[in-house]
Amino acid sequence: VADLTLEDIAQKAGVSRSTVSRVVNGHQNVSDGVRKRVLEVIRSTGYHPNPAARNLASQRSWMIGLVIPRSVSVFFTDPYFPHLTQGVAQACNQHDYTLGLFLIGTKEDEEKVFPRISHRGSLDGILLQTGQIGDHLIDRLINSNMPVVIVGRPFHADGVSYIDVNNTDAACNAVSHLIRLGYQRIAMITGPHNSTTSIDREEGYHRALTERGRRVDEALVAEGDFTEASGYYAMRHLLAAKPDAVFAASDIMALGAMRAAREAGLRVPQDVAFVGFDDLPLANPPDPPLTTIRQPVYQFGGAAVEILIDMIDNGIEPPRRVIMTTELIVRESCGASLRR
Amino acid sequence: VADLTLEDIAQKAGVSRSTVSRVVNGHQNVSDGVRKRVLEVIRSTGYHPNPAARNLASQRSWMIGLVIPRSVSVFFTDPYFPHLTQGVAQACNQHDYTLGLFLIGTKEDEEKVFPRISHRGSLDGILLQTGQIGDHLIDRLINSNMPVVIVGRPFHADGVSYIDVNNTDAACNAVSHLIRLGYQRIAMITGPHNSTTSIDREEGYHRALTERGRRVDEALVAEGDFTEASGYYAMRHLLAAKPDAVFAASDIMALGAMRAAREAGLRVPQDVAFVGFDDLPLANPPDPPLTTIRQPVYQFGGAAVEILIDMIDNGIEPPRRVIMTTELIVRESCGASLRR
DNA sequence: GTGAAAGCGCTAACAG
DNA sequence: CTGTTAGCGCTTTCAC
Repeated sequence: VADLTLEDIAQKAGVSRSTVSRVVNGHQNVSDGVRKRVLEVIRSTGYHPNPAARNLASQRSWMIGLVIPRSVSVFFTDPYFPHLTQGVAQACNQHDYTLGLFLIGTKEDEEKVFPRISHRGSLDGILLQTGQIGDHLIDRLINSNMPVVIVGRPFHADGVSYIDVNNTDAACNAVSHLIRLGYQRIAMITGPHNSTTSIDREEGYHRALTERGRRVDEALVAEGDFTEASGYYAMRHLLAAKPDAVFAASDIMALGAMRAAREAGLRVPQDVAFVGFDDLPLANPPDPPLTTIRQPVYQFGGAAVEILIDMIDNGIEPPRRVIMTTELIVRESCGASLRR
Repeated sequence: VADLTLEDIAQKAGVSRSTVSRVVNGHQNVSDGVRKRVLEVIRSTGYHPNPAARNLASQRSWMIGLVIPRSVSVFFTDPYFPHLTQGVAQACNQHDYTLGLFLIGTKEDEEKVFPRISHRGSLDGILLQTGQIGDHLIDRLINSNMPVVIVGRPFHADGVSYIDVNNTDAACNAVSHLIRLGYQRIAMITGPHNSTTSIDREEGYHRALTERGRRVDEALVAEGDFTEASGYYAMRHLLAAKPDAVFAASDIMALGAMRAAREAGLRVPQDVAFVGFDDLPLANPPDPPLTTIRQPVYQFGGAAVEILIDMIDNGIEPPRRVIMTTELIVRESCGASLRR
């Protein structure tokens, strides 16, 4: 089945290449009769334009890159990435873009991948999941004057478009909820301190406490890295400070922390309450169900793709910021039903 | 920063386009002096060849498509997909291929995506995750004479290359283990009956039982769909038949089943033992740790990519089959430590 | 409305 | 070893 070309279709339809091209691309200026005839030939022959040729001539690749750096182990277990990926994939489909996936685990990966993504001609635009201090991949990409949308607030936000939730408000909300329930020693398990996400959530924790005239006790703050194991160890560490409630910067860490609490003979939520962050469906649902902040990760994907396509179509111009909304989901782990 | 072309480099280096092309593509037949000079110009200018042009001229896209159909909900929660994806991504990186990700949730998605993947020129080859009866996407793809490698045994295996484990042997192994431990009423939670994976594992279950002269009791077999919830409900159903051990066709289903068992007041493994399948790291590790069959999902990715590249380079010819090895991992949930 | 013609930037024979 | 010469299949002015 030798592949057909525009030329072949043109011949069969008795028109010129240009006309077929117009029909294929849905341009105006084609009479209904001709359009119909051409369309029929295309349908009956099963013709599809050659993407490489189209890309070369139009200087567009119709491909969006999703770049996920530094995530080897987390990508495996955190439901965040599959959700984001799925959201992006779905949106790409809808807009007739192809999704290129670039997982960058090591510096070498980055060097290998960079030329392939930094260049217009292979990609029309880039979605970059990040939010790490000193993540100079962002700068490199911005300098390459590719349209780029960051998922998560970048540390240097000047001139870049990004999409995020208001992590500070959301975290503040979560902690305020615990305060309202009457907890006195509210601990926090943060993410890595070089992640903007974690920084913002920690700020929310501080704000909630100070707004109510409370003091932040550093003994009640422990750092994790968004893995279950890190939540577990952070909690073991926190146990000495005897928290009666814990706000974890992610659900997964909250689960690890709950495991540590139980191991220490504490009941959840009677002896220690938990609130997490994310509210993504987990492979095995926790018991008790987790009170948490819901963020629309799947929707991030769609929204990010739309911003990006807009930048691709209309030039980069002023950076866009989209802040999506979060929601406190009250379940058992915070003890709300017991305390009210 | 107007992008440079081969021509520009040729001029600056005082050679012809072809020579630069040869250098870029690492061909022989270039004198060391010239090569060095050209390389230097390329380095100093930061030149990168235009992929679209290269693709058009060479009739290669240097892109591999990973196609995952019918997986909307499972993709979210089952660690299988992130692992596979990561393995494929890593391998693509290594071999200088770009990875295109195509998630197909609905029939409409399929129609939209198909033209983009079935055509040489957008993709050099396809990796298709599947194994469903009547999955006619396989046939369509095979007919499009694209190089295709299936991940998982396809139902009609004639003429297609695929990579899989021996699910039958592995399942037989798992169940034999339970038999050796002395369990009398060994149940199975299967996957959907239209999945080859599940069919094979069920066959292994049957074989293990009949090999030991046991009869298969249909009351001890329940169907799930690889989700936690389905494991839970399957187990609730099985409880009536009072199994003393359960082999689940996936870890996630085993976890759901364990949840149901506990809810019914049964202890694991004292009252009912469990063996799963997969052994992929989970966001929140189960308690007790799961005895399971380990399959090298991450490695599937690498192996599949290598077969595919071989097919791309050397033509499709005879279909390849790669069967990777599995391993029984004995932990607590099967009660081995109690019974021995 | 439609066609002719000039590329898009690169690869790959083919000469020399 | 190197340069010349055709394309790859499509888009897009520019005439008519």
